[in-house]
Amino acid sequence: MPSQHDVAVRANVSFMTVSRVVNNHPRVKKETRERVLKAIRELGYYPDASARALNARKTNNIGLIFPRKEYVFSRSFYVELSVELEDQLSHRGYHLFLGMTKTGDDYRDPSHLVKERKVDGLILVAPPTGDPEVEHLNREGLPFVILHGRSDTADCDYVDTDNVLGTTLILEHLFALGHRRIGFVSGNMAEINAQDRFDTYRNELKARDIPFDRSVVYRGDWSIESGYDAFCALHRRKTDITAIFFSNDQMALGAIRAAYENNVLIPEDISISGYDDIKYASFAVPALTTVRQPLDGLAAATADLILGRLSGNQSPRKIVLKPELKIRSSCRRIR
Amino acid sequence: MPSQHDVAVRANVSFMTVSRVVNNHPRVKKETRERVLKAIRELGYYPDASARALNARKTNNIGLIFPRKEYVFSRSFYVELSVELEDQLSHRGYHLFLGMTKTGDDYRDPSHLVKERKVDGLILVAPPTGDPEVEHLNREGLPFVILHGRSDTADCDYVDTDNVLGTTLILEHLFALGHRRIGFVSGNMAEINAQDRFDTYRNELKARDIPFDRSVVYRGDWSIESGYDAFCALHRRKTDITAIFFSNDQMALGAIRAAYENNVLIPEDISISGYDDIKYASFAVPALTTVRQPLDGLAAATADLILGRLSGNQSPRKIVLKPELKIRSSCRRIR
DNA sequence: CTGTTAGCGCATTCAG
DNA sequence: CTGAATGCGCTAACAG
Repeated sequence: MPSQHDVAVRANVSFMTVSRVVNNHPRVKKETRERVLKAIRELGYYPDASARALNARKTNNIGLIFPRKEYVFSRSFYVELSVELEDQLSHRGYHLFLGMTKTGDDYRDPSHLVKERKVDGLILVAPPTGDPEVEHLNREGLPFVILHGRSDTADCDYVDTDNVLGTTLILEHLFALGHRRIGFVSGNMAEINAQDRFDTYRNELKARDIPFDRSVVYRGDWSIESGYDAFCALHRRKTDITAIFFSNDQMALGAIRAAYENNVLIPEDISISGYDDIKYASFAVPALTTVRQPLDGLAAATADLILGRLSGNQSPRKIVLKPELKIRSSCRRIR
Repeated sequence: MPSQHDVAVRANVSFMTVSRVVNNHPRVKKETRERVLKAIRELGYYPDASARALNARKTNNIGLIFPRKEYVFSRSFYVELSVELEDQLSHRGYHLFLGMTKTGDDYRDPSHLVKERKVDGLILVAPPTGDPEVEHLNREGLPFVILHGRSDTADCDYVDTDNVLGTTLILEHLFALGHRRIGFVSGNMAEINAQDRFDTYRNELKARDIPFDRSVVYRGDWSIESGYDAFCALHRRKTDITAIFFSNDQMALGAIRAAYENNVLIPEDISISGYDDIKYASFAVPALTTVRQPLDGLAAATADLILGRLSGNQSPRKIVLKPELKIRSSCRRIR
């Protein structure tokens, strides 16, 4: 691989001039520039990212960190989000580094990535509440942004959608359709998003003087399987619920399968709702009534925050976007 | 951020000794090592990846390249594969770099990543046939592996599953159930996997003296939408097909939706099959009969090949794994 | 407008 | 077993 030195020799200039040309420095005679450019082309020269990074103390890489290996499986919402993020960041000259923290003995601390300067900063996707890693990063002043979540202990940048509003939107829709007894299936309660949705559920019941009933609640973990299990469990319990709120689409999809196996019709016998509006939600049978989170907005805001952080912004910024209700056919008016 | 120099001062040794300790060099007196380790801990020292990379001319990063932005959306199979890959590579000390080549004027050439030494090598996921990029990489001798595909022009490493076998497995199953008139929905025909499946379809028909009928074939692009469109189109054409082979699960899922809207029952009125066995396939209603590709095996082989390449292997290796038929309920015996 | 000097943090080579 | 010198490829700061 040719270096600036090789180019310099070929173009009969010093390697410093080459460096200037490469970096579009204005003070280079046009004719010299052309000559250098020609040599660069002929040699197939490319600047060495490591050398640049070493010198500039900046890699132009951002780490995208998922909390568990299985996580990406469970929530295709995050796949769509990652693609959007890659798009945003690449337009601004950054590359995306993929990281998964594993659970158990295989646990990998993402802060290493920035301490070793593999990346300039981190995007933490939905970290568990009270994640020591978050506080660690915050304490050390390392640049990071939480995407889909926040920290109650550390004061840091985060981007999220309004879970209270989203959950309320769904529940109001259900109430408007005449439902009073509504089951609830949570996501992984280690995450604040799951907690928020649950809390909102309780509050909305209370606001309508509907007693909270633990037996119509099921703790899921966002996965299709847990949605399936949730439906089966709630069905076995023979409660009188007429609708179930699932904390994400995947679980609602699992429930559709479970309903089929249990010979219950959706929405004739029971209404169900999802959350996220993943791509597949509108193709399900029945199409899922759900809440859409603004992917583009989330990605753009996240890119903004992390890059702002890297360029020295100190004061934490919190961005909360509005979700939107998508009414389709998995919920119907109660008879 | 402290450097080896800072650690050296604190531990009263030269920075060279620090380097040795960091790299587990055996020839360091135990006592000295402890002292250095202590200083490292106290200072919170971490080796600088850029400096290391510059020196070693090796980044320990691998680029994972997807052909189009929309691609990951369309095939959740690749998400599952990516997670597996990250797992494999991280165990061997490598990090994964995410790259998407865009189409149109926003096209980004992935070879830049290795020329600029951001990564040591590339994993190309399902590149289009005759991709100039592949030949380019091959010509320049840059380390790369094709995952799910191959090159007819360039002689290079690739990992794939046996598309001929996979397609045959499905078709034999369909024939055994009595189907003779079988529709075909292709993936994106720019990709060799899509072509192989189509070719196999034609060959299997020919082997049974069933005439090939263009009107029961639809060109899809792997997406849910195209599966939906495919079903509608084939249905409108009023052919006498009793089964449809979809080149992946996503499209079959779209077809289930389309069938529902057109009041046709699966599998009572028509049998359909998928391909890939994505997570959701077994939860669909009806559960999809499909072909399972060995994710772990693909990921392990890919990791093997690219790392082998990096450590100097010259002769191209081609690995083709066997798929497995998953019989569920979307195909039934013809009356 | 162009070249020289120096140093980013680390590891290889060679001395002691 | 440890240290000193040297260079990886690049750029900022300072000459000329």
